Amino acid sequence: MIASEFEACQYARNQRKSSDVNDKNSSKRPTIYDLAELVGTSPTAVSSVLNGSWKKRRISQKLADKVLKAAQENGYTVNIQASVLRRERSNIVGMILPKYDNRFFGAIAEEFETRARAAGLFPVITCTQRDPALELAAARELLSYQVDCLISTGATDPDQISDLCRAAGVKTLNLDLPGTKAPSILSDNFTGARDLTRIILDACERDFGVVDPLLFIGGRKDDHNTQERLRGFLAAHTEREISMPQSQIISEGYAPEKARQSLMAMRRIPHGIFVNSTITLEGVVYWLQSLPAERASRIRCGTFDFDPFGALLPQNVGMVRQDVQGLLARTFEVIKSGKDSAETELVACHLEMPSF
Amino acid sequence: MIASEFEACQYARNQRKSSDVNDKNSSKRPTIYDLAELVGTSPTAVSSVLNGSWKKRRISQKLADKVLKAAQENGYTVNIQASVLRRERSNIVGMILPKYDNRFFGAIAEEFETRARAAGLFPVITCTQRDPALELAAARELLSYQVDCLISTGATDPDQISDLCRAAGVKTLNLDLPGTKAPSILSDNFTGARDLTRIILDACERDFGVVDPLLFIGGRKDDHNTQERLRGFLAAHTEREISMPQSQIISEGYAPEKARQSLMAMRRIPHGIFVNSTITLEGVVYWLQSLPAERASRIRCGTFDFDPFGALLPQNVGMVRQDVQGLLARTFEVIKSGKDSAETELVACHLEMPSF
DNA sequence: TTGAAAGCGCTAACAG
DNA sequence: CTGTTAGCGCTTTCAA
Repeated sequence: MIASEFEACQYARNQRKSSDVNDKNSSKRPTIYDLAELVGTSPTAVSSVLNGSWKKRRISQKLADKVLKAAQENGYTVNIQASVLRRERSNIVGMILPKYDNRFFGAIAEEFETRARAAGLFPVITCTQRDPALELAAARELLSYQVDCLISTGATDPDQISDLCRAAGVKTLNLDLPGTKAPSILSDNFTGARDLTRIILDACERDFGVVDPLLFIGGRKDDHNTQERLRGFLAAHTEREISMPQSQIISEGYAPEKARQSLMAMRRIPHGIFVNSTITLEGVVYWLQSLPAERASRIRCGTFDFDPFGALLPQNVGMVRQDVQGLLARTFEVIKSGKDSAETELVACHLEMPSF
Repeated sequence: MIASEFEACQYARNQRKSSDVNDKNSSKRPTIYDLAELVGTSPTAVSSVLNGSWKKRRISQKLADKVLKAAQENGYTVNIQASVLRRERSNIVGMILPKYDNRFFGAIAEEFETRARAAGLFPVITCTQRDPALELAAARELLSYQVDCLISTGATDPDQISDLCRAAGVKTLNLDLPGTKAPSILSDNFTGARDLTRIILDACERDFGVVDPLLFIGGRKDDHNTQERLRGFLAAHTEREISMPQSQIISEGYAPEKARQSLMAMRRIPHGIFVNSTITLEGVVYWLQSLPAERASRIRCGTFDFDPFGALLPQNVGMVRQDVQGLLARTFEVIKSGKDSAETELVACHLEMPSF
């Protein structure tokens, strides 16, 4: 572009701008060009003052003040789209998340935002409703927003998302559910479940003198986390040489009503119950209420996942609370380290005992 | 820019691109220029095929197919930043939200995303932790992402955010908490609370034969929604000519422990309790457990807000569930209508009665 | 039915 | 200490 033509562009700009000045209600937002003209300096100077790179450019305090003042007065906000387009990095970090409407994922979302902001990144979360097609579409969409990094939380097929990211040259990481093509960070479901099972077995022996196998209820057998918890559940029985009949393992989904029906249908009521989620616990509580008070008092249960109301149940002997802070601390450490080997890392759970 | 110089630009591009072709692992993502060269057509044609405007341009099916195929094979994703920069609209709709970690706000977040997507918009939610400074900063940040519309949910000072949006020429709307400078949509807290109070009063009269004033617990007196609920609570008493002593209204925040302590400190235990949130309900349940069973059974309570475990409490006679779907349906209708008068619109709540 | 050219607002490289 | 210039990837006239 030759000089005279650049001037022509500037002229066009000025035409637009000066008409805007007359018309305060114009929806046009001021740009660095507008501020530059107002202050009588160049767009570069304005830009560097506004984005903090002006110390490096050793711009005079006086000019900086004038620019800042003009920006303030005119309600200037940077156009990040333009800025991202020009820079190589967006500083956006994306996350896909199955649900918000759930204590565990809700806490993950908050912790993710807090830590992203603390790291100077802009967090964008997309909720994918456990729908594999939506997960993929959302991942693509976040990539088109030029995210620097994408976290798949509880994704149905994390590897497919890892592939998308790899193709786009974007860092990625699996949270809560492991994949084989990116680093994975998840709770130590096995140990948590084993410890919880021990607690329930202890309580049954202490309170009722029985050493029967517990009932495992909730979850889906094809779900990685349920499998791990079941493994811990079985390990705690094996170490005490308690044999486990298949009929004591009910994994027909998380739905409360399903759990209640299964419990109602049992010919022999168990003393100890391992509940695989707080959602399932709702069904268990519903069922407990249908029992005679005396019988209900002769039950002990523990739940994998935490809920404050669940913790207050008289039958409750413990809840496993996943360490959301720990999970996200590790997540951001891995992001920062730039590591991208597909290793799985486990974060220990907390066992919360009743406090009354 | 004169022709020869444009060619020079193209040449530079080609240099870069052809080196990328040799080096498949390059982190450079293909652009419409790359695809255009691959297919042997112009960037314009590629763009219009890819963004669906090609019917209008009457591009041949053959060319379209070639372009689509090339895009597929090269893992092309549009750069939205560039696209938004060029277009006048971003199709991004932003929301600031106090918390995710809460059934009500979690449900709002999900419903918001679902409806935004259905309307062809990209939803971005930012969680502001009930921090006024963060609310403002987040609003500014969303504006810098060129959102077409910004929804302030439960914001401390919605009017300040409305001002920011007005300055940027961006549509805005208050949800859950009203402001005076933008349309506001919120639950009908007054009616919901009045109806719930009636239910609790009825239960106390029916079950215990008493017509004493209820206890109101939870919330903050300076909170708009608490004020409205209190108004409904009082109205239900007034219509039955039950006078209300100040000591029966305890609004010292939502914290469970605070509620428990207040209840412990009461010299006379009430029969009926209006609980102002599920958070407060936790404290009430904790307190109930410290009571002798017989005494606990002689209490009836109702809660404003829904929790499935709360609904299963034997003392529970009703919970008010805010109509999240309704709130967001209206929100998107208002957005679509383009209306921006600062009217407040109320959405009725559901009263959920125990089902056992 | 297609392509050339300009420019959205910003930043980095370079030139003074 | 400050300014000029090019160009990020896209869409939108305008011209053919």
